[in-house]
Amino acid sequence: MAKISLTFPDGGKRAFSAGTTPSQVAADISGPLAKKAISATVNGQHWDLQWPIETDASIVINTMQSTEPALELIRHDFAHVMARAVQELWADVKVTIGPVIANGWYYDFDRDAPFTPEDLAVIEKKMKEIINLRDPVKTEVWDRNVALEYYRNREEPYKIELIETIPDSEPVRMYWHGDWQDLCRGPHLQHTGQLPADAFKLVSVAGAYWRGDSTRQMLQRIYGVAFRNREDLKAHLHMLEEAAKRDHRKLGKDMNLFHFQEEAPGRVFWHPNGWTIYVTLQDYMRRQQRRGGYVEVNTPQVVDRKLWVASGHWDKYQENMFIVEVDEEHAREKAINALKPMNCPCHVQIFNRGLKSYRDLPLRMAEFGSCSRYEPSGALHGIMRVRGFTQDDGHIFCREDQIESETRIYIDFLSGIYRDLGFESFHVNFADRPETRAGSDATWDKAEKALLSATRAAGIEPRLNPGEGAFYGPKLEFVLTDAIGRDWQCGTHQVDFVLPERLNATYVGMDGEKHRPVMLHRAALGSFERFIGILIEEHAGKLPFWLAPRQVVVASIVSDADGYVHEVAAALQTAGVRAETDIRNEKINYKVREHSTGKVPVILACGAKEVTERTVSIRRLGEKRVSTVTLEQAVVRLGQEALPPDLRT
RNA sequence: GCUGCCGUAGCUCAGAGGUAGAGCACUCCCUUGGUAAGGGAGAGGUCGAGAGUUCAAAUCUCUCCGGCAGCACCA
Repeated sequence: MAKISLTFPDGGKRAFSAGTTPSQVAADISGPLAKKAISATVNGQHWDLQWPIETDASIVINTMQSTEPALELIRHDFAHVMARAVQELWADVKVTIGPVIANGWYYDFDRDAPFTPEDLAVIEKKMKEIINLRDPVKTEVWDRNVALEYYRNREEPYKIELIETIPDSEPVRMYWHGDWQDLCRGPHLQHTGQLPADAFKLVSVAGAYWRGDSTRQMLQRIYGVAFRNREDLKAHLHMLEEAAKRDHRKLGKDMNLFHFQEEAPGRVFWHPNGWTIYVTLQDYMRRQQRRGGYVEVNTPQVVDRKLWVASGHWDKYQENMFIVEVDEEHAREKAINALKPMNCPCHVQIFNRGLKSYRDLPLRMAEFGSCSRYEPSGALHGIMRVRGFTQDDGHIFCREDQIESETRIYIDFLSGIYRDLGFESFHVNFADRPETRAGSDATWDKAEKALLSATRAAGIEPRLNPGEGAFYGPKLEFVLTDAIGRDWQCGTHQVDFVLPERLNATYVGMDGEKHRPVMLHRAALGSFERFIGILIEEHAGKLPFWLAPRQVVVASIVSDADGYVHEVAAALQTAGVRAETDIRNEKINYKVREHSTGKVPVILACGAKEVTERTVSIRRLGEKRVSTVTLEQAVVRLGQEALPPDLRT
């Protein structure tokens, strides 16, 4: 019999017969290990204990202590156990797929009536029973036709479709959890008893399209979360509660920042507090753009369809545009206009006015461009996804050989902004050529190379997002990670060869001939609405002092201090601080509580002592400590803190 | 847009065929209190909109509108 050599993590090598399974290897090492084993890692691949090893390989036997493999197996086996539970409870339910996702798994079922929350409880109970059975897991590779025949007999059309998509080079593998059988790539645990019965929870049920295709059958998806132990599950559920607490929609209400109403779905009514944040951020961005060599422009909200036809957007996005027509009875002439869904074509119109020379390039043009897009109702989400929004939009018209340097300059520009706004780290995705695209391969080669080397020159290694570029050019996506680990794509930087062509933008080159400029589309924040939503959630409403809509409340402790309170507030206002007074007939405890829940960063309390000594007692949000300083000190210090980061000395 | 759930006072929610409820917020009165809720009184509602069933609808049915979760979408 042929021999193979297996290398263990400690470097030791041993000979085994070809076809030995990790299960046998584990048993060979020690009995307890064989019992504890959940899977193996063979040559870096996650391997089922039952799969034979046919060649020389490195091998690691995994147990529940092996974090990554354990989580993957647990979640995957939970998916199977859940599907088994569902089919045992309701025999007519058809199974589809059940992959592992972040924190858990889901399984899609075809069933006439949707699952109810009560059903979830019943399923959970059934799953625990199955776990207690400690049913063995078994696997076999089946002949493709046998598998197809099996599922035809069982009337499982989705499984048949799945088998048909498995490439001929791959085996058709079956798994059993007890008597329950499922088509699956594996690997899996040894028996259902290895699942931690107290570390999972079925969390929600929702509709989902078969194969993610909105033209196909809608299935019922059940989501579950699972961890290695109860503590991890509890920590996860706690994190979800924390995330819900910092939801910008809730804080937007609590802090009186904005509201929505039926008459304008997906459009923000900014209240004074929210608008203060918005304007402060916009002022900051305007200063950055000036410093970055941009000229600021403004273009029309309502633009004739002709321009969108010329730019190509009408063809592709007509259904998502707000069409503006004048009431026919009153219209003198008939024109079909659209609210602008983007600013780029308008910026080209400005570029096209007056003959441009190569000396004018690169031309950096910026606009706080208000756009309207008819987003599907189900896509709307607070101020994060709206139908009316304002981009910190910009377009750089340049020569092809300037793409790289402009990209480099832009990455520095954006890094500084993210740093100022409190996001120390971000990562960059590089989206390269999609299958259907405009422009020659040679041009794409050059553009992709320019983006890549500019990003690397900035000391960033981008993550590849293959084939996800726009049809008109490759792009960089800048992704922030927030305080609780969620990723948000904000900034973008895209090369565009197409629009200058379609809208006939030209410049006169050194040779006296007309040339086509390249356009770089870029935004740092993305949109003010979305970015403010991210800021609110990042800081759980406790915005940095310079961005906080209400910075200081000067509160009286006794009514004899009312006059002094006004004097303090006025001095702060003169120093550029957003200060307000609270001389209501309430106890200081009450005022402190109210302004703390209102996320006001600084409360200055004034009683008889402060009036006499001309001091204030400072209490900062989240701190119990109170310190007393002179009025002059407070004004200087808070005045300095109120300055945006780029204006501080 | 699709599947499911939800819409009652400014906010958070209870009420599930028989005259609309609570807490907080709001107004007034008492209280001048030293760092996260002092006490009392009062006011506040076409129960998302429309239609239907019924002697009677916040409650049951249908249609719209809006929101939430997920899916699909995101120039």
